[in-house]
Amino acid sequence: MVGEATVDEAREGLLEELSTVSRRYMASYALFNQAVADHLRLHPTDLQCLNLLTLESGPVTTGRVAELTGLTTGSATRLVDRLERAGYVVRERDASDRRRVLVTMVPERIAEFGQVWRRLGKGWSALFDDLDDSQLGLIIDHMRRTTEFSAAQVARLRAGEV
Amino acid sequence: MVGEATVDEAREGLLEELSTVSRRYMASYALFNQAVADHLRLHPTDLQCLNLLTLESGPVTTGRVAELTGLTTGSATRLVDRLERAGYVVRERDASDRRRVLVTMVPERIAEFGQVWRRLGKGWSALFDDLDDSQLGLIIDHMRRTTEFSAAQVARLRAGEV
DNA sequence: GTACGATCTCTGCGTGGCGCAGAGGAGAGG
DNA sequence: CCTCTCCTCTGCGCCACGCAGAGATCGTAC
Repeated sequence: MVGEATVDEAREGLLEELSTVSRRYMASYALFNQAVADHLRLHPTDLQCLNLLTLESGPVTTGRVAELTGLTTGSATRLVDRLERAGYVVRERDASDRRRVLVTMVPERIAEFGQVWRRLGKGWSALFDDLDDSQLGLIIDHMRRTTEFSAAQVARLRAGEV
Repeated sequence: MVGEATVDEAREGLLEELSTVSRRYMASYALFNQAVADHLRLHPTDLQCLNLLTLESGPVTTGRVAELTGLTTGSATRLVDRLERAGYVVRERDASDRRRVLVTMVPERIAEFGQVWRRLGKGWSALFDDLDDSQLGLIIDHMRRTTEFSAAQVARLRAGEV
């Protein structure tokens, strides 16, 4: 019993530590994103959006941009305005449904900050040098599950359940 | 040689996957933070700040708030204004150096959204049930190192080094 | 074909967070 | 006492955002 208790306590301690570290981790990303955005003379939201667009397969609608970023459709329109003015994306009406507007990334322009990303990511992969593949897989899996969990919690919050 | 090549490719694939998953992970946090902020009728920045304050040991100065959030000192002043008006923190001049203003959290008020956090975190710890302590430690360690790396990159970016 | 409701995007407006630059007040050294 | 520096606050302008309604297009029923 004593043994189990101490094991649980150790476990609690680890989870507590993880909670703390997670928050610092997130905070550091916010600062990082801000710094990169400043460097590229972009609004943080705009950079975040470009980031998300690179994760999508093919063009997306303005409405989808709103979903991805959590903005209203009106604000998404303005966001696409800025990105288009800056030359990162182009608008084109969907031929099959002319109400919709497809946002397509401009490869050359995206490649530009791909360069910045790569330079910044130089030391990043070194962080994993002493990890084997299974450990890498563990981290990937954890992030994936956390992302799903987070999305579910967001849905609950928006539904006003919590 | 062929063997090594495929191993490297597998490794590349894992890192590529991690890169993708990381970005989704970060994006989901941004949405989560936004959703929680909406729920608490707070600005995302304000919530983020409170989050960071709970990670600090004891009161912090307004200047420190600026550092933590990445805002200018002027905006940090306004941020503390909002938090104070909402009752989450109190200001008091530092007795030993009367130029400085110490920002102290109001425990009762913080406890309130501690409740929300706990309810949302209910299923969170379940994400780790099938992980043993060493695996947990691995994730903690990874986050810690990434946080440090990120801070270094931010410093480089701000210094204009890229 | 027409009418009607639903869906998608855009636009005018007001609010408010943010950076910037300078003011005000407090400490440190000559 | 003077100056130099440091910390915080304030006035100002900019612009991202939400909101609500307009405009355009699609689907469906008649």
